[in-house]
Amino acid sequence: MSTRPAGHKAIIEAAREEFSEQGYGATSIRDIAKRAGVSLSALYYYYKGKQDLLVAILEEGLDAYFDACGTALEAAGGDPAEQLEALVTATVQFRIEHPVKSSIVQTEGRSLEPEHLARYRKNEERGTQQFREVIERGIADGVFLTPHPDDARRAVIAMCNAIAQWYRTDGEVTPDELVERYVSLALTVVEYRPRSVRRAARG
Amino acid sequence: MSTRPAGHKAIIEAAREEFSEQGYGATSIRDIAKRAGVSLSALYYYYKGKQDLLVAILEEGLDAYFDACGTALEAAGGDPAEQLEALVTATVQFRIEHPVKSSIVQTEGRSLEPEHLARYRKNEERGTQQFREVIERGIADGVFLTPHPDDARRAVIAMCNAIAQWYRTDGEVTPDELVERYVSLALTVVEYRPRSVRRAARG
DNA sequence: GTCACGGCTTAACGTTCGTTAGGCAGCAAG
DNA sequence: CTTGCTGCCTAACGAACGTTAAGCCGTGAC
Repeated sequence: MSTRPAGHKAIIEAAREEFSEQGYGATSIRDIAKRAGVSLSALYYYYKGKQDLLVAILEEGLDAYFDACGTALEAAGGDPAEQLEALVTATVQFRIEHPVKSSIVQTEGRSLEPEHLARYRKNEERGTQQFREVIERGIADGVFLTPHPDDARRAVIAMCNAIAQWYRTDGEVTPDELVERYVSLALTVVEYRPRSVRRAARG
Repeated sequence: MSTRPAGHKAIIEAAREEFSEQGYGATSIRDIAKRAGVSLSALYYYYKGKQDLLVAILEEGLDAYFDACGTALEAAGGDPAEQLEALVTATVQFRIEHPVKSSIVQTEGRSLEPEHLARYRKNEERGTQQFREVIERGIADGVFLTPHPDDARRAVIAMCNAIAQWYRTDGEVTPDELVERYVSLALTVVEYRPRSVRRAARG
């Protein structure tokens, strides 16, 4: 229980990659087993079945992301702009570092059977809720001027999430640069105007 | 040939909806046939097989979107801001009016077999190219001030595309309102500063 | 009247699917 | 030395899959 057997990790990672590349429905457990280098019934030693494996992967994916967000939020100050910066930074970094986890969480929720779907969607909602609260507080504080907080929130989340689909580590832009750009973009989208500058002629 | 038989349309629409809801891999042609109200082999009268049906749906989806973009661009003036407005308007409207087509085009490209995939990805690229050209020209003209046109482009496209996944016609916001908000958001993202206002103290 | 053709149908094909039954090697404890 | 558990394995099950073969039923042409 302390140290996980090698086969277990191989199975989850193989499943993640197959689900991510082909989708849950198009992936057979034989594909997964072959990729993991085990027999197809090794899978049933760790999970009740294919669906159970998907549930575990989705749950872990969401948890890992929320952990990253939580850590970032704690490290940030109470200022809404700083908190939005923390959330965007955590999200961009997570999409860069875990594109496979990210893409599964983003696309394979629909593959859940009804009994798991409701709970998952509710859990997923915590992600948007984090952004919603920060943006609302920024508006209440008068530092975010956007007249449409819901659209701004969806725009910020959508642009961050999309990173998982196009970013390649061998590209030109470094993760740190990308984080900086997206933080800047997000603050632009919510129309951030710092208090200290608001009295000056131009922002 | 002039007027299509009812069965054909029923089959494409049923396939679109099934592919959109469950994904290509998880959809059986028996599901499609049942939804269309025909037998499963009626499908083979119009298409060579399941993959051929997907190809037709994806191709039509892209074409319909590009047609909408082309029409909008022609109606717009030569000003980059007007052209970006036209592209965003066309995209938002298309995502609202055709969420099923949109979601398939966005997610089921990966279900294409290698022989069709390359051509499709190339065709898909025309969409981003349209935005790229308009934004680059706005920068050249000095009216879009964003220092990172690629990130701005991806942000605009991502936020528009996401609409297909959350917008419901029975919601509070009307399509026209949404178009207006997203045009405004897009111009914010590219940091649009009209010439006539640039000389004034504030934007 | 029959002929051809478009628009389907039912029935079956071999394959692959998710899942299960049962067994076997290694190791640690008694 | 055996007992029991962990971590797999091979073999097989029935169900569902994509695809095909063969045929039927209208309608319009001759």
